[in-house]
Order: sequence, then C-alpha cells, then structure tokens
Amino acid sequence: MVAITIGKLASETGVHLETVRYYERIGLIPAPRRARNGYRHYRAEDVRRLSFVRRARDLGFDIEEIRTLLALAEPGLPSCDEVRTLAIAHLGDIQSKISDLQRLASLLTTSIEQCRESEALTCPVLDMLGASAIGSTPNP
Amino acid sequence: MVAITIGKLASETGVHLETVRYYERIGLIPAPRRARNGYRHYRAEDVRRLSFVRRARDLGFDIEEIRTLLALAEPGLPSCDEVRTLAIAHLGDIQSKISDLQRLASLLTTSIEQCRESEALTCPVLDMLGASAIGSTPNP
DNA sequence: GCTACACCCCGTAGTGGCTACGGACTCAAG
DNA sequence: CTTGAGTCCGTAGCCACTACGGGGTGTAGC
Repeated sequence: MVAITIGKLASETGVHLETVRYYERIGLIPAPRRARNGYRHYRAEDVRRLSFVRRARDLGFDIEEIRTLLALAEPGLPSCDEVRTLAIAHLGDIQSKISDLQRLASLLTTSIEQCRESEALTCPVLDMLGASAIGSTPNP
Repeated sequence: MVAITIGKLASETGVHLETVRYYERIGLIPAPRRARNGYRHYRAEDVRRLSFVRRARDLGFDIEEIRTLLALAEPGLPSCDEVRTLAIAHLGDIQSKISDLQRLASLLTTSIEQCRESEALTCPVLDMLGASAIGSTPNP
C-alpha cells in the first residue's frame, strides 16, 4: 500500500496544504494514519475523496452541501433522487446569481457607453450611482 | 437643517443599522455630529453618500473600490476617465464570473438530465464529481 | 558529522463584509 | 412610573480559507 504525505496529496488534488488540514479539522475528510514521525499518511482513497471535495467546491457547493454529497455518495445507498434534488437547488442558486450579474453587467455597460458618447459635465457611471450630489454639502 | 438618527438613516438607505456603524468604523462614511445624548445625527448629504455606497455594493464593487469611487466623485475633479477605467475593470470581473457560472450551470444541467434519463447504478451527478469510488476502500 | 534546505508539525490570528450579542443609557407615550 | 423602542459601545461570530511563527524531521552533498 503506497502512502503519500500531505504535500503530495495537496499537489495531486490541487488543494492548498493548509486547506487539507483545515478540512480535516472540520471533519470533512477523515484524519489519516500517522507515520512514526507524526507525518500524515494518505492513500489512494483519500486522494479520490479530496478530489471529489475539490470538484464540488469548484462547482460552488458549500461545505455543508459537500458533507451531504459525501454521505449520499456512500456505496449502496439509493441516493440519486436526493443528490438530484440538491443539485437542482444548487443549480437554481447559480442561475439566479447569473441573472443578477447579467443585470449588473448591462447596467454598467450602459453607463460606460454613455461615458464614451457624452461630453457631459457629470460622469454617467457616477450618475447611475447617484453621486451627482456627493460632497456638495460638506459636513460642518 | 433636518437631522435624522441612525435608525432612520438605515431604513431610508436600506443599509443595516450595524452596517452603518461598521462603515463609519472603517472610514467609508464620515463620523457624523452627535446630539447632546450621544446619538448620531445625519443629514441629507449623509443619506446620499450612504445610498451611493449601497448601490455600489449592490453592483458588486468592494469596499476599496467604493473608497476610490467616492474620492473620484468629489466635485470639480476630471474623474470620468478614471471612473470609466474602474467600471470597465469591474465589468470584466463580472463577465468572467458570469461565464464561470454558466459553465457550472451547464455541467450541472447535463448531469441532472442524465439522472432523469438513466436508470443506471451510479448517480450521474456523483459520477461527474468522481464519486464512484468514494467509500469503496474504507480507512482502516 | 555537519550544513543546508525542503518538508512537516501545531496552534493561532488574520481576511472581507458584515451580523449578532449583551449590558447600559435615553426618550416618548400611556 | 412603567413600558417599549431606540441608541450607545465593544466584542465575538460567520465562511472558507490563508498566513505566520517556532519548532521537529528527512535527505543530499561535502
């Protein structure tokens, strides 16, 4: 059985070394065996689990959601429905974030374009933010 | 000159009361005058400034960016170019966030649809996350 | 054996942008 | 005079890390 150290695990999974210890501390990944010198020793299974965590984080799942996913991923569970439900909820979050950001982007785009076109006294971007009066009546 | 208390300011701008005090602490908004009883007293100018901050936060500008925007919004400055530059950079951030999220959404959508279609042994969502082997070799 | 250097150990503190808590006051209405 | 709402302040908590400091360990070259 080949065992690797935390640094190797970190570089293989792309998870920051200190983040690995953090995940262990919060119980997201199990505490591994230790060598005689106290070093953590990980195995292939740990690499797989941490890669799973990392991909889920990349997809924007938060730690608690990942805890649930990991539990549902235990073998022999009829979990697909639950996983699907979680994924759909998460997808909803993502989609509303997307439309929020799209509204922001178009607002900003409009203001920036007005900037290019107009030689007005006030800046259209600041105008959108309601800045026209900022500083006009300084605090006494 | 009409003066309002912090609670009124908070409800008028939609900024949480404790957040107003936080903004004062970090110097994003100026410390207002105090009444004899120690209560903060705000004026129309403060409402405008805080509304500006709030709109900028809603647009996703971070505190340091807002500090810059506020400085650029001081009257009499030839600031439009700088504001535009900042806004364009911020727009770039937003757009890359949008495309990140869109990639995630389509990944998730694909997996979820496979879930609906297939009666496979493994869950497509978990498969995408590489979970097929999770728990298969439990730690000793 | 000695030195240099990378790697690992641990606990703790800092990040951003708030939000909550607790105990003390002030104020207006009934 | 009591009640309830509003305000004061400092501090601690939130999330998901990331960094720091001071030590121990492993390995390679000389």
